[in-house]
Amino acid sequence: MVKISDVARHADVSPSTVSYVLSGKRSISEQTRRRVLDSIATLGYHPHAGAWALTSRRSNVIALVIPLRSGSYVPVLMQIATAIVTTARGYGHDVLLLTQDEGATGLQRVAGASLVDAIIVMDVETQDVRLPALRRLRLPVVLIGFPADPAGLTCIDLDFEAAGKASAEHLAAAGCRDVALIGAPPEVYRRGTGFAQRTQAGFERAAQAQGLRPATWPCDPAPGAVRAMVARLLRERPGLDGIVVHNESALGPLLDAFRAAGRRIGEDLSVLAMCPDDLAEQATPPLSSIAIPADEVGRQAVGLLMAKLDGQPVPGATLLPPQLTVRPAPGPRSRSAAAEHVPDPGEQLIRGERLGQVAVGPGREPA
Amino acid sequence: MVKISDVARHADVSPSTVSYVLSGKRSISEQTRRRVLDSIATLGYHPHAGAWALTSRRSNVIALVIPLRSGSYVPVLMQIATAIVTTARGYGHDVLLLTQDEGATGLQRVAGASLVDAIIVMDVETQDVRLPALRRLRLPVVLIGFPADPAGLTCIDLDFEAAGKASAEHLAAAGCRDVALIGAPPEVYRRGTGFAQRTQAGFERAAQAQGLRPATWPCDPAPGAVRAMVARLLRERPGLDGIVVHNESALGPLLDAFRAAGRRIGEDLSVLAMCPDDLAEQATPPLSSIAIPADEVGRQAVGLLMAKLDGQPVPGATLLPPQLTVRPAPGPRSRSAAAEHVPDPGEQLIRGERLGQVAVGPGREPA
DNA sequence: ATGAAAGCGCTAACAG
DNA sequence: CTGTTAGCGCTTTCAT
Repeated sequence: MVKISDVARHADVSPSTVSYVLSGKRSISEQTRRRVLDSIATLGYHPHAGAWALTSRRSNVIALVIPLRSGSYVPVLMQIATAIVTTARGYGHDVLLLTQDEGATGLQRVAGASLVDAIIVMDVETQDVRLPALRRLRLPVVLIGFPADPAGLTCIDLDFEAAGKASAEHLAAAGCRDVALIGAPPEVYRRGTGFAQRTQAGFERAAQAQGLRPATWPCDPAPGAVRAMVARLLRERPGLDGIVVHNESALGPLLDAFRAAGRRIGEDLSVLAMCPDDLAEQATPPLSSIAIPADEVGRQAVGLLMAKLDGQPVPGATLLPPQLTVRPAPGPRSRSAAAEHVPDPGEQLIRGERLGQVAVGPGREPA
Repeated sequence: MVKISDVARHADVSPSTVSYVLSGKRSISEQTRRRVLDSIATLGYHPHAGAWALTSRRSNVIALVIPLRSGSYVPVLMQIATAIVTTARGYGHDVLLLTQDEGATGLQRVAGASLVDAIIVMDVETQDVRLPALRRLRLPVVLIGFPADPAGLTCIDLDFEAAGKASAEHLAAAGCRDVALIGAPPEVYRRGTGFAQRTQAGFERAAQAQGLRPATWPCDPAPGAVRAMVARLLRERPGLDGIVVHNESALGPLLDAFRAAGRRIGEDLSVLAMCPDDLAEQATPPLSSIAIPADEVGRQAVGLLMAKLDGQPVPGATLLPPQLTVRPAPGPRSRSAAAEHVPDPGEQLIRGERLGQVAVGPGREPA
């Protein structure tokens, strides 16, 4: 293993000079700078992470806690995680992966050992058992998702309530009267994962304000269960003319089931999906959708964390505005109908563009 | 931050005694042992990871490199990653997450900095650019997937060739004559991700040996593309009576497309899926399948790594045997047909049980 | 069975 | 502008 003293000897300077060349914390003659940098390159020197952490009291590692059995769609989780790793690397940090089942103890462990400088927790639940521990930790923490009481914590997520509201208004503008939100599996609602309930609240409130008749139906994604649910739904609400699907895994089976029940998607039944854009684009027919801005969530979570590490103040809550993309069905009838529709200013509809964001903290620039 | 000298003072012993209590590297009187352990608990002491790594020359962290745009189905990747983290924790190690785009440089970096003790690389490609760097590293490395030339490397994966073979033999036993392997998107074959080609080789060889007429069709999972592909496939092979689907995302759309083309799944057309069990179970109708043993891959990858860290010899190649689960369609015709089928001994069919594994190294037990 | 002390690789005062 | 030196928290000889 090549160490700083090796570099120093090779460049014929003292170890501290090498250190200062690397940190830039004092001025070095261009001459020696070059010599040192050359030696570093030829020897392939990397500062020992442990030694560095010991002296500088910073590990340059952040922890990322990922959920195990989550209500969230796995590809979105993965996309957020990837964005977090990529962004963190841009700030010179690595990412340590922890699973939810390590619980509060695991957080204490990595924090107590100074293994990590800060923590991001994905998929916090309304009454998360880790909340007290998270509040007690003296490390910067950012939560993706909102607990029931976010006081004293820094949280970020899509504004699901606004997304629910935008969904209802979209269906209303499309002329629907009798609408349903088809959501996550029942256990997700039971477990109290906040995003499901917040979507529901936003959707039902806005639907009622628009004079619509809303309902929320949890949905198990197994095709059999989907068919059964659709049958019951149509029995109870034969006049159903619009749905919002907030359940990626169930999307395909749902469309099939409604079609099997004689509903023509985009004609008898307006469908708005809350899902990644590629899923909505590839659906048959392509569906209007509200995307989960996974990359943005990851990027901003890291940005908030870095700001906190720098001691900068950050907002307690960051809600990313929903982004609704209208995808008119290709058929002649619906296409013209969509083209004729003039968006109401209060409607929060956008086509491809992004709405400005809410409450973003200062945030250091990535390296 | 509470350190070892704090514990020592609190327990009225020397720091070295505390260290020895923790490491168990010399005998301690039961008396002081208790006192020290008590002090540790009441003070909430955790050894400083950096300091520990500095002295012991071990970070107790392993790196996990995950693919970004991979041919693999994301939930399976996630399941492997989760199994790796859980297993590594059992051995007292944490997991540092790296993305594929860090490339060889990233590996050099974490290895050179002694940030990690060992590395697992997921989804290696046939001609992976990182292979030379991986060979040069003096850290233990385990690859999930097989490059074209695995010499000098430790690799583990499902035995895709055996899986292809078992698939062909399953279709033959079901009475098929004209069969196709419907695989990953074309770019995966082009990029040379080994598992796709190995499945193809095993499938086509075995099919021919069984007197079947095989073909392999890459498949883009977008429903439109799937329908187009199925149309072409049926035009070219109107007598098609059996398929193997090795493309999780395309599975639903494929079944729909074949049904739309008038084929009755499990009657006119035998379908075998290579996918997680839950997907095959929830399909309509439930499909016989070969599962990717994601948990087992993760567990054994870590086992191999830990054995190498201990200096134990490990096999260069570990191929996990495919596990075929037969799921008779619920209809009376197919159910009885399946029940009548007596498995041929050479057929590699199993129902629920697991085949013994191949070439597994010694492997230390988890803590 | 326990302590004292050296040293792991690095940074940051202190000294020029 | 550069070198010397004292720790950072821990493990591990060497003593006893």
